[in-house]
Amino acid sequence: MDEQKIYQELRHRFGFAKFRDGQLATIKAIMAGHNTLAVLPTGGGKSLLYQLPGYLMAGTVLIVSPLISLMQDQVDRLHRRGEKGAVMLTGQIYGADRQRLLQNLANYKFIFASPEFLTNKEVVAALQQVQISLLTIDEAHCISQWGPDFRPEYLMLKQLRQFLRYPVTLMLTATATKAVRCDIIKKVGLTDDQVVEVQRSVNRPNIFLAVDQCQNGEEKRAQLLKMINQLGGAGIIYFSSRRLADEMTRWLNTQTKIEVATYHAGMSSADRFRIQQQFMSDQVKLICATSAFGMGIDKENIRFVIHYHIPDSLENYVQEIGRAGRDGKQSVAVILYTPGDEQLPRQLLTVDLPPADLMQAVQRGKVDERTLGPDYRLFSFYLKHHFTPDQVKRAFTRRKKRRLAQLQMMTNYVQSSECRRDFILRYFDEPTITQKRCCDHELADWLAAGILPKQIYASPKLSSFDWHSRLASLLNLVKN
DNA sequence: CGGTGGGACGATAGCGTCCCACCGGTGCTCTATT
Repeated sequence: MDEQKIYQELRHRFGFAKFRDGQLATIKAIMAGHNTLAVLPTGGGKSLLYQLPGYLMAGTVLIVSPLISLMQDQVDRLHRRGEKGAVMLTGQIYGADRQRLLQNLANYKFIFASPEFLTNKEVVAALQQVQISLLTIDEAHCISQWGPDFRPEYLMLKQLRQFLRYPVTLMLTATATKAVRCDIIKKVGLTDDQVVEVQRSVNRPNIFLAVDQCQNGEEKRAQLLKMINQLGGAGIIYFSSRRLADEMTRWLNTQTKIEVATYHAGMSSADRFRIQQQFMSDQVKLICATSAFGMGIDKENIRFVIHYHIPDSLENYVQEIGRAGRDGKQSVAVILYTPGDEQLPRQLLTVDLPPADLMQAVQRGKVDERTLGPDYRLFSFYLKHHFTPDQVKRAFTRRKKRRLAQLQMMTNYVQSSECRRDFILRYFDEPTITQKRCCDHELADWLAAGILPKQIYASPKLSSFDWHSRLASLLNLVKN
């Protein structure tokens, strides 16, 4: 494909003169007919990667997306740009409407759907009548992260590709280790030599990394309060429990003048939508959230992400802090850590297997699926897809081991005395770097570089370094 | 692991205390009934 033609499309259709890092390489690979795995840092204009080739190719782009809200957002954006050929297929469309839509799929340029919806036979039959020029898997790390024990339909994408006669496939994510990249490729039914990988560093130089050791919950609260008062600007605080997210929202609203709101999956989708809108428009400055908050949050000026609890892996951590500083300005990622904090995520990642006799009954089709709880339905899925109870048991033992190892890495990160950035880069198989304003272990470098004000440099309290206030000063300096 | 809610108990009517079991996070679709 002529590079001229790609640039022409970029100018005319999208109004840009230049590509961002990694975009051109990805688009050229797709246009050359290669399956492509693009690991590009957050906020890098990922929708362009399937939209532009979509316009250059005859046929339809099918985009697999994990959340209805993400699909809605993408479709709205396309509509606003005047693209009428964008539609989403979800379980919210019933009966006659669904029939009409499925019969007219070929008229659409961009079709968005969840992996669950794409296991429906009627839907697949309708899609088989459409020329799919490009299959795009957005947030492709979900295959590896959610597929095995949360949303198993992610594991059926391999079969979907087969049903659609192996369309060129684009897998998009912001964060993936070598192991996760391999896992994604394998679960989509490809091999490494069938995929072109375009990868840019996960490093976000403008995000300062720190861990704050706290003795107990009380100290944590105090530090949190101090920190958000000093940092200012918009921020996210992550918790591992809904209850605590609610509680801290209430507490912070009494302790500060900052507008604080909660976000977690226990809230109605209307409330979640409203809170997200208010955050985007700066009516709410601070969100106390569980891991439900984040995907699709494209807010430029998030100044800090604080973790009140550690996440269960460095992958998730990097995803979550990556929401800060999209505008390129100096931002902060801090973990408040009390030894023993890793126990909560440890407990959360155990999945209870159903008793052997129940599994066998399910396998023989003697149990009504609806009577099984949501947890047991997962196993029912596996058994229906010709796994024996024994295989399921082994698979989940392996899975647990792997997740425990990931959590151990996360724990090592907070306890480590080496450069935080280097730690992350090494985890993602990237060469380590030296940079200024890096992490809490390298404050001396900031001082040497003369970035911090003299009175702080001369402070007699330097040994018991209160980096919070110094950081606040630094951020002011950077702003000016 | 750590916090919490419910139930039992004691001793005497309105409530405190203790113990133990249990729970904790992420989302889609379909279906039947009101």
